[in-house]
Amino acid sequence: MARPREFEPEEALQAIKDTFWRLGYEGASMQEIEAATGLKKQSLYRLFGDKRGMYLAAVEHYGRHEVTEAAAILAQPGPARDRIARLFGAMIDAAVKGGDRRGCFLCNASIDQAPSDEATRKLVGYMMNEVRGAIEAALAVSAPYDKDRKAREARAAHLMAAYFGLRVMIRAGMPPALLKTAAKEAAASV
Amino acid sequence: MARPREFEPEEALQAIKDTFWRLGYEGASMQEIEAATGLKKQSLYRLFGDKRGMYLAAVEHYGRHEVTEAAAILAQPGPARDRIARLFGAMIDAAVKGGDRRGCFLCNASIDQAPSDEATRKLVGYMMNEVRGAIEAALAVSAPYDKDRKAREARAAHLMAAYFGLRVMIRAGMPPALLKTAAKEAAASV
DNA sequence: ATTGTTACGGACCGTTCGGTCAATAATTAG
DNA sequence: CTAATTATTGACCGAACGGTCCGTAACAAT
Repeated sequence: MARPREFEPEEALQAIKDTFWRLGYEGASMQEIEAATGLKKQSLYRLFGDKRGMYLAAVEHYGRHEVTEAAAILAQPGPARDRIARLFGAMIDAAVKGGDRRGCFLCNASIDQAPSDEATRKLVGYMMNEVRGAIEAALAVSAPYDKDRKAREARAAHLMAAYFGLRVMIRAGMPPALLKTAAKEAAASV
Repeated sequence: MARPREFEPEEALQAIKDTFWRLGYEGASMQEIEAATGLKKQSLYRLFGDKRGMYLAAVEHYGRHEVTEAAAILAQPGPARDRIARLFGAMIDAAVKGGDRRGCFLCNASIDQAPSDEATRKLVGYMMNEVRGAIEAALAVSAPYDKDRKAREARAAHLMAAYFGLRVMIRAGMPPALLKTAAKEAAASV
């Protein structure tokens, strides 16, 4: 029983996520966030408490959407190598064809907030493990990974590193040819 | 003919680099830099112009020292696989035994400054290529990479991604076991 | 229609930011 | 010794920061 809000919290959160993703925690001023969401500070503060609350909510949103989407790609049918190739291929396409050079929000958060903020570190750690699990599951559909747990875990850890590294290189502005080469080699090594 | 400075610019720059490395560009306030160097603002501004000048000088310093050191590890005698293993091993040791969770300054700079600052982007791009070149050179000492340029370049690009990714994971606070597994697998795949 | 509650909008707050100024100290060239 | 030059220091600056307050508007319950 009160005045209803005039915006959709989910849309606002999406805009907040995009802003932090592009600019980082400190780089995203409240002014930017107001502009991105079309909302006034007060509405944002009432909904999220403070700036850090917005950031953590943004990271969670990333987990619910982007991470989930990556896991979905890995869960599509086909042998392990194809699944990994699709994951890396989608990433490269988004960067090269789509011009998306934002990188991986988890990596960005790891670098600019994880060292100083425990909540971020925990959240990011949890989500990175989700990625790892999804990669392991994709590997597990093909030999020799289906029967060799050690090999599967090791390969997944390695691929996870290559995946994150590539996304850093994407944000760094590395040339498409190099990105494609690295992605192909990652998939071919499975 | 004038009053001589009372500090060593190289030492100051090292302290500045460490500060930016730990805290990032925006996270490192001038106050923090003053404390780290033991110098007053004015001395720093006279030497570097402005904060961005300090940052770029810090990135260059990283190139002259840390990147060069990594290249030196890769240039030590032995077959390609051993060279790569030493590179990854040194990184993991520093993180796990040495407690150095700062990650790779090039990666950090890629994420927090490269997208918005062209000078940083160019500098980081140049240095990342140095890393790539050093990895290629290390691969080139062993078969099949010695005679297969394509394979060498592809493998180097992939290993570079894995290397950077691992350093992001180090900064993210991932557990030592996972880091070690990923590093071993990276070296074993050569 | 009145009351209680929540949302909105914008003025406002203290703090911290990067950066500058001006006074003083230390040196060298002549 | 004097003049010229540079280094050091701490006070100082306007702007932007994250965050809050408060008057007004819009709803639900009674």
